[in-house]
Amino acid sequence: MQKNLKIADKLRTSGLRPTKQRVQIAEFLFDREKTFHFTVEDLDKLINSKINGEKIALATFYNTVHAFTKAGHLKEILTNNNKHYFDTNTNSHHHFFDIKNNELTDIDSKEIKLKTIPTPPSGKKIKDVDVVINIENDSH
Amino acid sequence: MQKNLKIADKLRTSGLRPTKQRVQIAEFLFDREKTFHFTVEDLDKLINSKINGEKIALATFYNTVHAFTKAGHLKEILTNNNKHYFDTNTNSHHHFFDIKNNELTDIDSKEIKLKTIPTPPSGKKIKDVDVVINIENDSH
DNA sequence: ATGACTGCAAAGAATTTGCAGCAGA
DNA sequence: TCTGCTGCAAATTCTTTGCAGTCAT
Repeated sequence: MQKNLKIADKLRTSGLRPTKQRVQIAEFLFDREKTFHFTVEDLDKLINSKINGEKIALATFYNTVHAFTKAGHLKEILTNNNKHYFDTNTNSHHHFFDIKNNELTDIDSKEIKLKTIPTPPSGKKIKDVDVVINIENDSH
Repeated sequence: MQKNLKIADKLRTSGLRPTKQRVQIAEFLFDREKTFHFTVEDLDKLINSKINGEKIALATFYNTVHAFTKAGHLKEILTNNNKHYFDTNTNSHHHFFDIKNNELTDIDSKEIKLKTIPTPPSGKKIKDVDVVINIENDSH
């Protein structure tokens, strides 16, 4: 199976053992066109609902998602929603966050540019910049 | 007491009854020069440690902080830290976030300007824009 | 064989909820 | 008086942890 081999290699290259669960999760996450925003809870529901055999444990999703994030395959998104959202698009880009539905939408990095970037406190350097545009329904 | 009256008025104007607890919390939060970043837990510790009489219940801090936020006296800050941070500076401004220490620093709104602001999905309007510049120690 | 990984359950942390009693207006 | 607010404790939600057993290498 070519696909699995490719994913297995991707994992191995990042120092992650391609276990059954990780391959399954990686396939689900990375084998898609559009970027995908999710919480660990989402993943759990989405993946386990299509598995007939043995379900993957919730803790494994947490482990795996964190391992993928550390390896640079996922990016964590900030919201003021007190939940960990992840994004399969690790390129620099930003988000709309719909406050009502807790829904994230990508904004292409080309669409937002900072006119000036402030200098960080001394001894610190900028790691990255997150822009979140909170949106709500256009009505009172 | 002039100060309390002023605070009481501020609360009343926002449709909040100036109860003993709310006035006490509002005084602590708003009667200061610099902006102040905090979690509810911080508030609880800071305020209750200087009260000799009856302590304010934790749930009351949550209620009050949310009420203040809804009334526009506080602003919630984004982090990926699974905690709700609040800010007494409700003007448009942004933050450095020190990943290592979970430390927030204000950035004056003058220092950051977006060159372009993308149009939100139809039916939605922009509520506000949060920029977080993640910083880390400058070592190489 | 040997570490690393998984599953499970339990613990932990942060926040919310329900409701009786209290207190501003 | 009449609601809205507070305090308390219990409940919820999300995430992490500990450990025995399993699996990739």
